[in-house]
Amino acid sequence: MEEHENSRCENCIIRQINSFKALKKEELKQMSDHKETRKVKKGEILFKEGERLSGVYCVRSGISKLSKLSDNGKDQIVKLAGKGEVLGQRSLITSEQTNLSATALEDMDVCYIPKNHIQESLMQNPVFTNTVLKRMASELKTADHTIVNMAQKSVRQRLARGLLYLGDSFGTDEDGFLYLQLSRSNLADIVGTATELLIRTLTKLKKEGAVSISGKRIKLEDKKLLYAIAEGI
Amino acid sequence: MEEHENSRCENCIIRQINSFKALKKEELKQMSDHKETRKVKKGEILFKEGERLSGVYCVRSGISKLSKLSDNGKDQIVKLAGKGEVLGQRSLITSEQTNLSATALEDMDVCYIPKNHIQESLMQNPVFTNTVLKRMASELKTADHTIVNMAQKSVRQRLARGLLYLGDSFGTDEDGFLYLQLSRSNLADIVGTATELLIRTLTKLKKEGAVSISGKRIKLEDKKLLYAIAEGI
DNA sequence: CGACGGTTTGACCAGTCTCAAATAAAGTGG
DNA sequence: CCACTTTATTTGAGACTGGTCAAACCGTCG
Repeated sequence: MEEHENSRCENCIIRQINSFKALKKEELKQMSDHKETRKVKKGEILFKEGERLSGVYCVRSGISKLSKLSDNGKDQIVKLAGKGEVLGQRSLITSEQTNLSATALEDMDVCYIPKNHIQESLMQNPVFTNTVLKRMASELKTADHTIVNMAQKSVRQRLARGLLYLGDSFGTDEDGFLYLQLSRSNLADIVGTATELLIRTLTKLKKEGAVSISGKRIKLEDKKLLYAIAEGI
Repeated sequence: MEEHENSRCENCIIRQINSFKALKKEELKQMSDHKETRKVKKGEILFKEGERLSGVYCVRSGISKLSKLSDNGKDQIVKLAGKGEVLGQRSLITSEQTNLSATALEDMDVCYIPKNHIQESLMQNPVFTNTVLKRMASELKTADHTIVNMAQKSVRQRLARGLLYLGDSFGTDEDGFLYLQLSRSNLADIVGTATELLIRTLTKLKKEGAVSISGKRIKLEDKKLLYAIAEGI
């Protein structure tokens, strides 16, 4: 029985945009033979903080949030991961439990890749290891940046930055609305505040003409203004 | 003229506690021949955010803060680096400017290692690369944790955690006082708050018997209590 | 229709920031 | 070593931001 082109890692377009592009043909072949494709529905959990993973997830389509529960019971979204991102890689590298939970914000297609393939390539393919290292170093940089934002900036500033980030990372639909439609509470969990305050702050931005809102959908009307707000008027 | 044992990387004890332990004898020899030892006085800056480094610093003694300036003009300390830490590695890996500034909090002895040695080893010694990768992954985990703390916890909670961190990382002197004596404003920059509020919060902790204070020196009197406070009473 | 979950609004309180001024400590030059 | 300058710490008061609770609202789905 013939496999479809798409289902082979060697032919997967996703590979072009993540560290897997550094893998050799032989490694990809191995990987492809043992991977499992999986569909994840919006709201489903890929893994929970504290779990031990036996592999990683490569996102083919859809968007997932990576979040961590604080002692006070609130979720903080640390990162959004879309097409091409590899989930679970960090904890695999340190052989620890995951420190974040991954939840689908949209229906997703992912590939599950058993960890031994990744680990072998890490040991034997220096180019791959270097690519992963670069990626990790780059994530660390943005994490440091986020720390400063969280510690030093107001909710208003963080919201402005968050909206710009959503626009840059996931784009807009034909009408200019943010492609990714987050619930208010998810948006609050990105900004790191309570839902109520998020709503009030968003409303202010609307009154000032920085954004417009239609139901769940948000449009960035004045990016310059948002940038100015984010940097602290 | 004979070199002292200590001045050779091959014999350096520091190496045992960082990624350089994964280097081969030959690499260490090369590195040692080209390194420069340097003394840095308290308050001096090793490098500033935005600079391009042509090497990394390996800390032999003393403690440095890694901080980032926010748009509002305030410094946020992202990390403290003591004996064995390698500064500037992240930006070297991504070939970018540094995203943090490094400032000595005490007199320091550091070794400056030109970047080409590190880069060569990253390309040619997979064990070394893997060690660096593990370290970076582990830093990313703590960074994620810090993000959540900054976003979700009160100044009181963050201070409690910060004090415990100082105790764990740098220990105490014979009287039980924190070894690292930070200025109030440095402490505030770790916690991510204004100096005034930091002082008030610290005073409260003292009244509650969690810490005692003598001048600049701080003693953790009741760690259990501090833990409880950090997790959110 | 009624129940449900997510959204919005109001009111209120607690937490945090800022400015200014008083005090203490640390340097500096004679 | 002292007198003086500068820097760090502490305290107070007031304004502002952000968090919480409760209730109203709305759209969806069974």
